Amino acid sequence: MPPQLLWFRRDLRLSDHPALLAAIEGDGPVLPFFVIDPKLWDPAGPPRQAWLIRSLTALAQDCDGRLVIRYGDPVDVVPALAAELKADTVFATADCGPYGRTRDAAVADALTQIDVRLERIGTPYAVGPGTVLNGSGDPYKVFTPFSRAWREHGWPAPAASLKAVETVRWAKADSEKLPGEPDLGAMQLPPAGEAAALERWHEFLEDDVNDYAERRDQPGVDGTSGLSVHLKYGEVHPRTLLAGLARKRSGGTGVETFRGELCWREFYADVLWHKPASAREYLRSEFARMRYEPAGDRFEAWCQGRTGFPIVDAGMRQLQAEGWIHNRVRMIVASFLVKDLHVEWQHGARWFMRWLRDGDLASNQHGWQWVAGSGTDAAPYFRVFNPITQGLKFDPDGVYVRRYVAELSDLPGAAAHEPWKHPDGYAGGYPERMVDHAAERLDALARYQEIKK
DNA sequence: TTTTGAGTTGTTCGA
DNA sequence: GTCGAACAACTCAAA
Repeated sequence: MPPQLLWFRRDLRLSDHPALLAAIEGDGPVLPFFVIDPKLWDPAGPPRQAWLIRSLTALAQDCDGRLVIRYGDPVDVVPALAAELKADTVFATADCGPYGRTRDAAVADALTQIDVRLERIGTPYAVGPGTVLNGSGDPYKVFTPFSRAWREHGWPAPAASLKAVETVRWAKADSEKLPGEPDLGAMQLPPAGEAAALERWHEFLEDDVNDYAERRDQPGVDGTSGLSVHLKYGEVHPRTLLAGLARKRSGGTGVETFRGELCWREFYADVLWHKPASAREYLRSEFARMRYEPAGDRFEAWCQGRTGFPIVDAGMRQLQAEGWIHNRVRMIVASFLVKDLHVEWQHGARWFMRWLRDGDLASNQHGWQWVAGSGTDAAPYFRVFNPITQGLKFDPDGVYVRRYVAELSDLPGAAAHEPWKHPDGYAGGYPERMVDHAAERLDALARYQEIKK
């Protein structure tokens, strides 16, 4: 009996997995496989490469060691594997990103040549991108109306428990070895894989969601869910999370706030679905006409956390230390690059994608476009983050800054945000501010004026 | 078709 | 220190 092929991509779990359930329904055993595709592997930085290896290692164990690894262009590799095993169907969760859609169309074509079907079942989202439309049948371009329609549309219950699929008969085939882990230096990553994702989720749902609304915006506090990276690799599906939230009786505003964050993830995936080019180009095309500065030495100083603005430098150093930045600080550092240094958002977005372990194309690119003012719900032109007041407001005791900027570790309390006001502010060798924020803010506003119609 | 209300996350200035 | 107003004009969603 030939096996049913199950092609894992960004759905590295066994529970709540409709494509897996569909594969089980066939008569044969299930052969799980993953293709290391150089087009995705090469541009990923060390954190994402390491995470993928660890997550695949965990998945392989959950598949009784039968996960098959192959290398190369899926257009060649997948048909070759299907032919090798005489399979007639390849099951997969649909990929909604620009590259994935194009790749899957090409793979489906190649499979058709040898009489094999590619069955795309389910998506990485509670509501598939392209599903929520406004009264005119067009996609939403503003978050709030989208979120109302998204909630009204609703989503299915989780597909099946892990327990229900423990009886899967896994097929066997030759596998190549996983790549070696890249050098992470001192970087520590949280545990990867489905079991770790579910453990983190249950802990968050039990304890942390109650204070989520108040604590999520303070970078010095451990108040976020930490689930973004698990969602990125599909170690847990948002359906599972939404069902858990719905069962929570006394979650207060935290439940609602967290549901809103999941909705943002779906909204940006929807925007990217309708406008794949927005992964690279300005969603509002007039922004391409704005005056920008080349990404030279100043961009390099931003990347390495040497701008002289404490919370900006703390964020950029956290990125390389942990492969992650707190969401509030992502906005602050992004605003600084675009509006104080006048560098195009794409440069920052690329650096983020290289170093973020949770780097998700839709959320990352559209978060950047939002800050730049060129995206959906564009920030009003006058909304320029002040890195100093943001630091004082959201990290009032300077805990976050001192944690990541060693040169400021001896400054007490809020003084860490304003070393220029402290007699020993530069005793640790911290760099001077590279720009005058007030002047750059006015410059940014002037540049916006120039592209107005 | 026209109209109306609303739009994640801010900052600064002056009273 | 605290507070409210001003900061423009535009696009979008829905009635």
